[in-house]
Amino acid sequence: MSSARSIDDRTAAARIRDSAIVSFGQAGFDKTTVREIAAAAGFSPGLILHHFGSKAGLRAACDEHVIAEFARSRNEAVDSGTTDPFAAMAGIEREAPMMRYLLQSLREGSEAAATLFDGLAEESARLMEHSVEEGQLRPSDNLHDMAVILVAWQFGGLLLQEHVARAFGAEPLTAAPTPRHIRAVLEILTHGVFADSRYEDAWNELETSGEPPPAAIRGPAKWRERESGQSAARKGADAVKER
Amino acid sequence: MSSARSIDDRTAAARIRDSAIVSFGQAGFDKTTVREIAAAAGFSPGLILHHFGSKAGLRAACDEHVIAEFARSRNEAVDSGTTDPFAAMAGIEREAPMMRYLLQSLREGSEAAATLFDGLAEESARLMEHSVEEGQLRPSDNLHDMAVILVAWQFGGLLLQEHVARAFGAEPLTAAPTPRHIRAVLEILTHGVFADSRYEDAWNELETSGEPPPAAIRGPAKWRERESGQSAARKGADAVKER
DNA sequence: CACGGCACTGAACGTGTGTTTAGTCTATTG
DNA sequence: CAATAGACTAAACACACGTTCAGTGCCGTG
Repeated sequence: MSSARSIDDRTAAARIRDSAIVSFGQAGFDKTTVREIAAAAGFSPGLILHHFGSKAGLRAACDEHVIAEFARSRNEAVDSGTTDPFAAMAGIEREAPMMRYLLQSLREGSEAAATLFDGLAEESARLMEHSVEEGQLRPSDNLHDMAVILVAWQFGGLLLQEHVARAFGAEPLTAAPTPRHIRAVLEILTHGVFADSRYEDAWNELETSGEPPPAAIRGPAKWRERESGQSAARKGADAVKER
Repeated sequence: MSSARSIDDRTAAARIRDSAIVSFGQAGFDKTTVREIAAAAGFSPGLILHHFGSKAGLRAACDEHVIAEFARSRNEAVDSGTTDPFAAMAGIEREAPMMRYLLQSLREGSEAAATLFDGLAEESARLMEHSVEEGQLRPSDNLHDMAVILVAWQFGGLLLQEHVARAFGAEPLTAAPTPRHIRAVLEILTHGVFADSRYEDAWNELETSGEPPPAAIRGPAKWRERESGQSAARKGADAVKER
């Protein structure tokens, strides 16, 4: 209720909320107990319920705060002339609990995560349009869709950070991508992975041929048009005649 | 569904295990109760403990079974001449609980997930090498690293499927990617997103200049070399001193 | 000063959960 | 046929968790 922004913000409620963001971000909502949060904040468990009504209420407060903070940070970056919201996000990314909190939310499928995802996708799309005009990105008809995919991939990669880091021989705790990681991403985003546009062409042909593609390609296609160009080719071709 | 050791496999323990795979895959390990699994399998909760010792033991059994089943499926595909393991995986993907189970494991960070991830990355790398020889994929020095990234992106996209589907206006329950999804992925993997190779070049220069890059690029770079070509430019270029 | 509201605490309550235990039923074996 | 082992169940146990409750001290207000 009494959630003033700056000076008033160090109230017990605020400290509880901040502790909760840290704990939720580390262990997730379910595995974090009210008692843990209370202890970390230096209060009794009862006070949490007194201020937030329930554990779910506390989460709602955390969601609201984190989302607002993110929006503020991004707006601030835009206003200050830095037209790159990712830089702003990156600024917090380092060790800030908010990033962990949002990643956990994304992992657990909370409402805040959906809000964040949609907002970021939208923003990425706008940013990409701008970058196209400046000649830094390839023009495309599907810029918005590509932004969605790229945001999903990016967050997905962060969610699986542990495994990626292991594959690249980095310590699991490190948040920073390794040079090998960066190089691989750069290469994919610069040149793609396919040798030519045969798969894209095949797909276009499929689409323009009037045949509704989802039935033929459905789930499996998701796997096939991926790095296994081989099967993508075979599938795209076979799908026309067979079935 | 039916298995190699078909007759012996329909024991109560096996049915419990299968029910557990379904339940764990839908709701996750923590939110699934032993009683639910028992009820779904048609037995009493006590029997689960009798056979598997504990809920964790049941999970271990599920992990082992799913991983073995995946390996079997992949080997079978290889032996039968289909050199594409993703096709095999795709075959199960549709509605099979195993895929959900593994995705949940990946989400929760179980050991089985790590095994699966590493195995798939390895296999993807081999497959990509083969595809390069056949002229379907671009040659590259970083094929293995790229495979890791692509596998991570793919799984990450599946983990965030809900949000991606929402962005593409599909029902959340559908596992199949929409045509818009496929098209966007194809475009990225065919052409990349950057207009030219300036970012890649900048990065290469950075690396060959002897300067250890991690300090300069660290966490934030993860965001910057991504779709926001703009900031990637600014970052990579400023370091080398560009406009 | 008396008083009422407020932040806050400590202990208890109720519930859901994994697990244990005692026991029944079935079937295989000597 | 008797006995033993294992599959299986019903009930209870133990514990952790979110939540409730009855207070206690503190501060501003009449």
